[in-house]
Amino acid sequence: MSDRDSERSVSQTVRAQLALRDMILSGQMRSGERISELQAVEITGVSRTPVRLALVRLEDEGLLQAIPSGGFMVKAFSERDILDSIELRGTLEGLAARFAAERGASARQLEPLKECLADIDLLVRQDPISVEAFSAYVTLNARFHALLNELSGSAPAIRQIDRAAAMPFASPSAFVMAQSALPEAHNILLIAQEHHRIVIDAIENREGARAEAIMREHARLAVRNLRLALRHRVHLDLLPALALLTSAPAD
Amino acid sequence: MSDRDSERSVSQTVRAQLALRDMILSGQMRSGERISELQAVEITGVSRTPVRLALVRLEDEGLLQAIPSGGFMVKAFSERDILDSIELRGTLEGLAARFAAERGASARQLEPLKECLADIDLLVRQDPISVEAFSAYVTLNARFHALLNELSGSAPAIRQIDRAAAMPFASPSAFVMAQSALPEAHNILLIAQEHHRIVIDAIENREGARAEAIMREHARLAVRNLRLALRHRVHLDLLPALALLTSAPAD
DNA sequence: ACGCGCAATCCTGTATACAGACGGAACTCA
DNA sequence: TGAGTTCCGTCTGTATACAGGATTGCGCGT
Repeated sequence: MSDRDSERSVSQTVRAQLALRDMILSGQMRSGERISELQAVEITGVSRTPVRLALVRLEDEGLLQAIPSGGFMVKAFSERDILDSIELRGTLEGLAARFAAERGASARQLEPLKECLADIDLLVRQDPISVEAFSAYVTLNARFHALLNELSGSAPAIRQIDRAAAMPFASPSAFVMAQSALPEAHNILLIAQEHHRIVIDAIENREGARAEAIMREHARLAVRNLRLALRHRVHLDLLPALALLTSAPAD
Repeated sequence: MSDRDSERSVSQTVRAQLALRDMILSGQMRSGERISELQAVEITGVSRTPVRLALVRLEDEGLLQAIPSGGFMVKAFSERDILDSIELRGTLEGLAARFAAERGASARQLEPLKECLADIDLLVRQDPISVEAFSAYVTLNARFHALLNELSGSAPAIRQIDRAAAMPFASPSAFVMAQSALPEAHNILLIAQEHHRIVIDAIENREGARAEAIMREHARLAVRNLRLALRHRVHLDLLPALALLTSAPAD
């Protein structure tokens, strides 16, 4: 076994899982393609046992599909599947926000969320938003959503949200980098940030229905982004996972 | 597939998974208890490899929790966790019902659902409902919910619903057998059936919001049932999975 | 008597060997 | 020439062997 320390700290199973997931999401495997264990062994450099574990986990994650006769294949997604996954995430995040609002959040609990909001404000106020700013936005946006979900105080809800966000393109930040090449980019980020502001306000005032509704609408920004990205398919290299789509999407 | 054939035809992994799940849900393992692989090997009679696969699947299912230092333990659930899981299922089933309503369901698609509804009607019209009728209700109710979810036409939604329903007590029929010993049993079944009727009506008329709202409320019947079951804890043998609750719930 | 350390034992994670099954290709017969 | 059958190769599912590490219990020292 190699002595590279950084790779040594995590288990072989996790390493294989990460490698295979990257490979799938970066579009290096065609959807529907059978993924043989020996092939995965060659790719990841670990033995069959952890590879098999990783494959099982990726199946549960939703990226692979079990073949009845045995083994796994890369799952194919229709455009409908992706839109539904986004709606699912929005619905679940809406539930989490409603939980947070109904159960009440103390000022101390809201503080990190407000800090995060302010940090994002600094980014979106730039007029031509730099590529680095987009990249920073991805990080802060993920942090904002994570904090918000935690505010629900519901481990089962967080679990289901993470699960939903693991689907291709269903994550809150899935399209941000693709946006960076679109003229509408700035507006979309401004609107998204307005949603962030509203959900905090709603939670603060214990307006459960409002918090839920705005998070649903917030997720639907991703639908708009997906449509935009499909229309300007020149930016396909920014969304390599588009290769997982079954049919060529209509314009 | 029949159960007896499956014991021979189904893989060792699935067999181990079923055996362990039964063991956990029947309360034969205390929550928090470490579940050793060798122990699981003795229980299931299969080798360590399929046992490990089964443990990983059960972790993804939410019944087990990975221990940082390695291995798995039986997950502990708070009463809040269970209530949240029920709300999650209701929210997701509501989404599925809304999808069905918004996207439209043909008369042919609705037919099996209406048949199922009629079959349940025959059961709940009996005045003292027999224990066999309760048992039949469980089957038909599961069928009704499965048909309803399929009507959404959304594989991702069905996936998430199944996941949510796998949590202890979150399944649509989790409390039915416990109800059979309660005086309120008949009323609850009548109300549940009324919900079933309404959701079909809403879908037929493409009333998405109504379909969603009624399914959310429908799930909340389970909350009421849980509270009732906890109050009359004499029927604890009908709900063996109560052993998975962390603290003794307050009356 | 109590705390710390060491050692032994068990356990997990990983690798590999083996058997059964599925699929594909080639050959034979009509 | 086409279809069916048989054989071979490959792959999955399962079992087991091995090594590193964690935990527990005991003994020793303070």
